[in-house]
Amino acid sequence: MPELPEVESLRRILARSATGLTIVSAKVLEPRLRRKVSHDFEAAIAGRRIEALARRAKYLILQLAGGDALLVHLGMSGSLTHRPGKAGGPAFADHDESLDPAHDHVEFRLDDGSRIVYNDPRRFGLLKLVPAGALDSTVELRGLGPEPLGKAFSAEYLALKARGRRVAIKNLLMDQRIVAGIGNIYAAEILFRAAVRPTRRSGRLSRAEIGRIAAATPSILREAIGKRGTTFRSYRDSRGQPGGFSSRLRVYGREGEPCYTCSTPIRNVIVGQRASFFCPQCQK
DNA sequence: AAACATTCCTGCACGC
DNA sequence: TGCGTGCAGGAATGTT
Repeated sequence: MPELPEVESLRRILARSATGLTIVSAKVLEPRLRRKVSHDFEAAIAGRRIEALARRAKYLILQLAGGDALLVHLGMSGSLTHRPGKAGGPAFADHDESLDPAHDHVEFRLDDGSRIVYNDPRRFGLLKLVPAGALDSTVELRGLGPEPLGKAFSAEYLALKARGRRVAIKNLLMDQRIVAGIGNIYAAEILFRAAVRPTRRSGRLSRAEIGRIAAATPSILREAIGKRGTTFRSYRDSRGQPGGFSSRLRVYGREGEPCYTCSTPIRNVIVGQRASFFCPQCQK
């Protein structure tokens, strides 16, 4: 569940369920993620209280007592689930249907008997403890563009970044240095709403087209957050619930199916090695 | 069984 | 020639 709306949904859920709880202990079952989880991770995490939940781009940030932050990225296939403790039974009684022991890589036991589990079949994700004050300068977050839901992301900004660029607009939107948090699904949906083909060269777009893209971006993302993100296949949020935005997708994954607006079959072309869905009638 | 929601790295082409 | 930048391509990996 990796793009911005999914991470933001996760942040909101965890903010309600986990803020104020203390991580009694952490257990790393499989350290080989995108980068190896450091060997002192367990000791460094133990005893920390979760003060707040934040997000930057597709990164979830657990603000810990003392100012350090736990940076979490879900990669392609990661999930973070908060599982209640079993009343009356051992906290780790494993009859939970949602349990996936083969890919549960890190477990955090909390002081109310619940636990937060990081699961990631493809192990492209990341868990990293960042010292207080070093968050903005850490390699993962340094160099990220503005948040698409913030004031800094505007038509003027996008026009500035698109000027003279030959890259396809879809690749520009997915470039985390330009704007943070947009991936393949939402780039496709944003461009459909903006009526611009994903293959268009960024520098060739009119001011009106740039304006529509800049307007569609927060609009699509907010709508997806409201639906708790998009669920593909077996993906679930931190309470095990599927996201509700899948049924709202206008083009993503709909190759050959009729456009909801004009009935023209949706097409799929490869742009920058990624599937790119669009309506050839509605998007120019 | 080909496709895949992620990031990161390499190497080529081009311009100054 | 040398350097920086833009861009394409591929790798990492397991599931469906």
